Amino acid sequence: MRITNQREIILEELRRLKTHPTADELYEVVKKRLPRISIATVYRNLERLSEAGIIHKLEYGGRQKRFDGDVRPHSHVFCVRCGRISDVDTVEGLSVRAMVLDPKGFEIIEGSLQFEGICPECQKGNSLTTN
Amino acid sequence: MRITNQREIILEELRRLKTHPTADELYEVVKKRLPRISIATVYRNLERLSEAGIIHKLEYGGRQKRFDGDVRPHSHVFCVRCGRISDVDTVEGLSVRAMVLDPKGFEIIEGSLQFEGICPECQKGNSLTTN
DNA sequence: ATTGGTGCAAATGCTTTGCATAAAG
DNA sequence: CTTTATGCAAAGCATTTGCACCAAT
Repeated sequence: MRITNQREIILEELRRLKTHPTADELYEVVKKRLPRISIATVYRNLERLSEAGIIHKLEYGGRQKRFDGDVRPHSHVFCVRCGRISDVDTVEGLSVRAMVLDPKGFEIIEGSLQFEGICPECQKGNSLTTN
Repeated sequence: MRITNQREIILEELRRLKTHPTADELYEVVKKRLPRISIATVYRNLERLSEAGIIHKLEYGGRQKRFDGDVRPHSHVFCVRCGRISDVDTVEGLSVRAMVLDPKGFEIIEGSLQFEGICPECQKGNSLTTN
């Protein structure tokens, strides 16, 4: 994978943000450093980087995909009002995979815990401002 | 919520299918009984029924949402190749919610286990036929 | 009679793609 | 020099919406 300026900066900004941004949120941030970058480049790089396992693609909520520069195993909470995603700390050492009794013929790759909830902002009634 | 013919049949067919169909898959099935039904009606009803908690909207990976007529708590595996979803049996009595150490200010509504894997069909190399 | 639901077509919004040009190795 | 990536605009696809008509209560 060729190291381009765009690719480097996209990765750098994604790793810096702890907000699990959507492609267009990241595009807005990256544009400050590379004003002529295209949203297509952002999408293509996010795809490429997640295929390579360098970042993670988060596909909760059925709406916009979100991306995470932190690939260490950890759980997320998804806000059902605004779609925001946050990391959650959970009890350590749990082997989620070991909890499967019958995989119904599937070859299990991985298991994770996920949570749904209402984020601090939306609890304050700010959901519309960030939706 | 008014009981219309369309609504009844959509619910009936969703409950009958154990495949966690997408809106358009369900549309195809329902159309056999109601040839003049619109895809918009299917979408609107699936939305209404899931808001009411009568069915579940599954928003795992991939583009299309899937729906589940079985609202009892259970876990799913998601096929990373074709998007198929299957139920998985897991160890009983686990309180996923209790595993949260720090909810980061979120009001947690629910937690679940989810798995990713490769379904029996895709293991046989049939992924393209069902993607 | 009133309210909510439906069918149709058009619109929306996120994401992907074709293509000519530019940059990396 | 060859290959891969970029920018732009257009296309794609799932989903939603406006509106006139219809059906359930």
